[in-house]
Amino acid sequence: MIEPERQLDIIKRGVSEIIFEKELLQKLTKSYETKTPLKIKAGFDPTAPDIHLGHTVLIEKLRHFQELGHQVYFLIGDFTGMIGDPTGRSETRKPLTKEEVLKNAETYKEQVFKILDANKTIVCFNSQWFEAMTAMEIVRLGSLETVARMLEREDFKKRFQNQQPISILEFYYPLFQGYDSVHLQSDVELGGTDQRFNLLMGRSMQKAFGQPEQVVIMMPLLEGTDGIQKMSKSFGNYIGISEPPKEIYGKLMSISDELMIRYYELLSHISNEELKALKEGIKNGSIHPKKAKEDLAYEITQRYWSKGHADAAREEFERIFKSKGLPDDIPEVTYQSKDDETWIAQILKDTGLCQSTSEAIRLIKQGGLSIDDSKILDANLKIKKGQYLIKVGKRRFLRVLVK
RNA sequence: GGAGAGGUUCCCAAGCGGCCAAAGGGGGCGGGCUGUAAACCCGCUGGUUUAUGCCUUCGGAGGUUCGAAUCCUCCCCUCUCCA
Repeated sequence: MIEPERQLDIIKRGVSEIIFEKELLQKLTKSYETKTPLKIKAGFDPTAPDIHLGHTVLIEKLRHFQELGHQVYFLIGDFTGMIGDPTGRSETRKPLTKEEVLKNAETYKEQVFKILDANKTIVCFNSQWFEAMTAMEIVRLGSLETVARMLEREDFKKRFQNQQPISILEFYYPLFQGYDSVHLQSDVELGGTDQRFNLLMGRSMQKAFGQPEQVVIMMPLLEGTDGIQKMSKSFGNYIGISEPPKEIYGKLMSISDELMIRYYELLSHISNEELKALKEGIKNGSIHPKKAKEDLAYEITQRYWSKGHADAAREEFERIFKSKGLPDDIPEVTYQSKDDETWIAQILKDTGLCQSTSEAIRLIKQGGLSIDDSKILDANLKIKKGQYLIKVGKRRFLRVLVK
């Protein structure tokens, strides 16, 4: 184990806020002197089985702790997941069934262990202790906080002001999450900045139960590929770590230069010195932003797949977009036509390239369709039987055999 | 339980008897420009083999009317104030 101050330096990299740094240093020091690892808690919501780069910001930080010799508790909030955390946006979430939660949890683990060391991670489920609680114990949790305090939480406050519903059930969510810390006796809890309220609830719960309060470390929320909203499945601006290598690579290449720097800071394994040099280089023009972006896309792709996959992704990307070539695995379908000639819009709809024939018509009129490398502008076009290469927009390719 | 406000197309939000498939914005999609970048510009954004047609849509069910997102009745849901 390395000395506390140096540990702190590593831990501090990229974090948004620590409550409180002083306490953390004390805990690290004590841990160092007594050779007792700290208990690091991070809770995960099992509604989301697909981990995206936004989640990995936090998981990478857990990895840091793990590498420093501390004990990571990967808490799957299966019980709280069945309630449904209100965090998202305004809507009350649909509760999940136990089966769904467990299935999601499995998927979660598989993905997380691409980053964390499975042998050094304790995975736990909070249903384990909540289901053992009596009604009275649960009611008592409710006595530990007030409605006014709950309404301080940004999300609740907003919904309350906007005259949107808040169920009493939702008030219990932070209480439960806070109680998790009591049960685990965690020394540190990690979460996103949006989790501030829940994370702090862990402290007040521990205090109420006569325990030392956990240090709260908040990681920034990674912006999605649009560069504006946080990365999230519901906004469709995410890059999933289980996506095919070409997707990961391609999506990363489509982000803005500004966002690229942010991704470098939060996701790349390059050192702070290298990062600084990179920023300078882009500023003074000695490094082309596109080159930097390629390196980033390559690094991330390689991390979740392999060098070979990353090479292939880069090669194909160059081919399609620079040389206007074709991807090497264009899906093929056979289309069973009823007549000798088939209306093109019908084919686009039936093969799933467009949602409706109306959409297909619009698209053609706007010049978004090409067949066998030539642009089609006639929405009335009928095609005969045979094999065609259809390209819709810039990135949808399909080989169709019309029979 | 009482009084009031409100539920519109993916989201926000106008419309308050025909000119409404429904303004405007966001998002998305297509095109241009480029580094498939961002920003920016242009266009599209209910379905239907292409139609001054037909069908479905404005919380739900009925009703009034030649005609309803718009008026009436009942119901469901949300919020506010009072108890």
